Amino acid sequence: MRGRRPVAPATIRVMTPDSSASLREQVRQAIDAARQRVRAELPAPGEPLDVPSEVERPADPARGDFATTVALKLARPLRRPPLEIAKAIAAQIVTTASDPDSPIASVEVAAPGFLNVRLSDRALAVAAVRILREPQTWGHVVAAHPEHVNVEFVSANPTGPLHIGNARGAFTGDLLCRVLTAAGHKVEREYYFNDFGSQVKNLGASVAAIRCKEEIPEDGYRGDYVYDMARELPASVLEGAERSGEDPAWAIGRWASERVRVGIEASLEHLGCHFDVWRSESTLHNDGWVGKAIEGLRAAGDVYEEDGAVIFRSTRYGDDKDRVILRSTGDAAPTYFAADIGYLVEKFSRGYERIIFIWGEDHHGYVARVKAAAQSLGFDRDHVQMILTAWVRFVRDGKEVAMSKRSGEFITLDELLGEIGVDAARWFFASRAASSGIDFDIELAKKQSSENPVYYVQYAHARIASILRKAEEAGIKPPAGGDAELAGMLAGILRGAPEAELARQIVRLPEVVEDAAASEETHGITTYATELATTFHAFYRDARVVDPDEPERSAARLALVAATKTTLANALGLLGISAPELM
RNA sequence: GCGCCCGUAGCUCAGUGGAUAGAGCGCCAGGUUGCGGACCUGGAGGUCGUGGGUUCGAGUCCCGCCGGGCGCGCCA
Repeated sequence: MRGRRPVAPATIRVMTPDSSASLREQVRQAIDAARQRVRAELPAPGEPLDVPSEVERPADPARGDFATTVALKLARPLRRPPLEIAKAIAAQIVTTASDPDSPIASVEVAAPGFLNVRLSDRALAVAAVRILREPQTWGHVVAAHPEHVNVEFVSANPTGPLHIGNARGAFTGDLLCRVLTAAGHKVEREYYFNDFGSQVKNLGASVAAIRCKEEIPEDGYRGDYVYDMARELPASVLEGAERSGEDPAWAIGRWASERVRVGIEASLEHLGCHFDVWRSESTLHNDGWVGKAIEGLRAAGDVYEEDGAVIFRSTRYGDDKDRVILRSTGDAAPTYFAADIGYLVEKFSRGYERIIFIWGEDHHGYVARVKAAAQSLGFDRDHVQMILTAWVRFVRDGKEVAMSKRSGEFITLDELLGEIGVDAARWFFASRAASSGIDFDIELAKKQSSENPVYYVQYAHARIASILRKAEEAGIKPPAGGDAELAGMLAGILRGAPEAELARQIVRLPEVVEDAAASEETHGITTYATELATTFHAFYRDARVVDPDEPERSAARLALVAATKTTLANALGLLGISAPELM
């Protein structure tokens, strides 16, 4: 389609203010439009021009609000000096000089071919007004391609309470869901648990043994919670188990594991991790999904038998060995992997466009086979995605904390959060890439808690809340009037350096959300929140908000500070962290 | 042995092929008769594990090596 002639209207209204797009996106579109217009004068000799107009924040803010390297990247295909290309594009960018509605105040060309763009005060003011008018949705963006996404995480077996090893998966999954939602996707959070395997029976046998004052089996469970359950086991469960004729360990195990599951759900809710769907392995078998999946693989011609086992030819789709799905033992029981394939079919039947798993990195060997199954079944393997979280070494006083559910030697998630607090823990995990292995020193986390950056950010929020209270006492009210009037007042104070810097910082939130969703990482949000808090604290030092001698300027600054408060609160909200009015 | 992840400031970690590699903590030196000092300003501290390569440009991409983690079950 390279022959298509670009339609170049005499004037392009680049700022038909699309409030759902970040300012960065508006600038990107303006640069795209300018590129369209220079195409005629700079024909491409041959190579395709699939160079996207990437717009970023320059490392040095003195260079401007945004920068692009498109001219550098176009130099090769156009066979022109990058500086020449940059000048041509710059000449075509619509600025406020030619169109007052443009968000761009000026464009500068810098060697060897950078384009530096400066926003107009009016664009900043308009964005600030939007924050004040629609605080709840500030930071939310509209996805270019909205998707219905399923995210499955934690999925620890209900044989014991969550321990600190489950923390990373819980927070990583929850944070991803929050970010994807803010980025315009429809997200469902799911927990998968095994109510089927022999461990459930082992749990039941352990409870029964304690109840009957017998020795706990070798492969049983012996944490405090097991003793609690033995004490609280209702007689009706025991009697029902005996009546049914099956091994009472099963019935007791089902009772115990459901009880544990309820406790897990409560712990997760306490962490701010809510799940929409709880799916058990037995429903996959009972509702025929596992059988359906195996049929599907068979229909694709990807199944064979060997030594009495039924095997999926996953090597056909890039796995390094084929995988057994039905065991060679007499009952031909499906493997755990077979259940997972059934689960995949069941999930796709619910209409998701993307299925995400949050796994510990020890499961990375599993990625290839699940994707292979998806492909064999006719799904797009790229619609199945695994996010692997690296190992967390929990350390206390320099010594690694070992954990084992069976021995009962572990620190529960509830205990950890009791020590350091949900907000501090959330910040800790949110500020690190999922793929990086981290040390979590519990004593250090407690000791440093008052100097943790999360409190720095929360403090900025509380400080603003205090200013707003003070302003009310002093009788200073936010500016009245319509949007245009308010924008005009705000644009007026942006001539001041502290105000301009603060305004430039708050309008970044939608970009930060876009980046977090695209990279599926949240540390950009913690970094941003810290920077915004720093900028605010500097503003606080330099610009007095509540000043009865300057009522108009006070009112305008009040509006700016209120927008900052919303931005801080929403950034923290994306991380599931509270934004206190008082500390 | 094969595969995946990681190696950046004293510590914990960012860095989507671009401009002088950053932040927090810790350390050193300063700052408030005013809206919350849980704050602010400045400073010291780096052969980006290592050796090649690709590129106008490499912490970032490719290959080798060193070091650390994890995985390589008809377990779950």
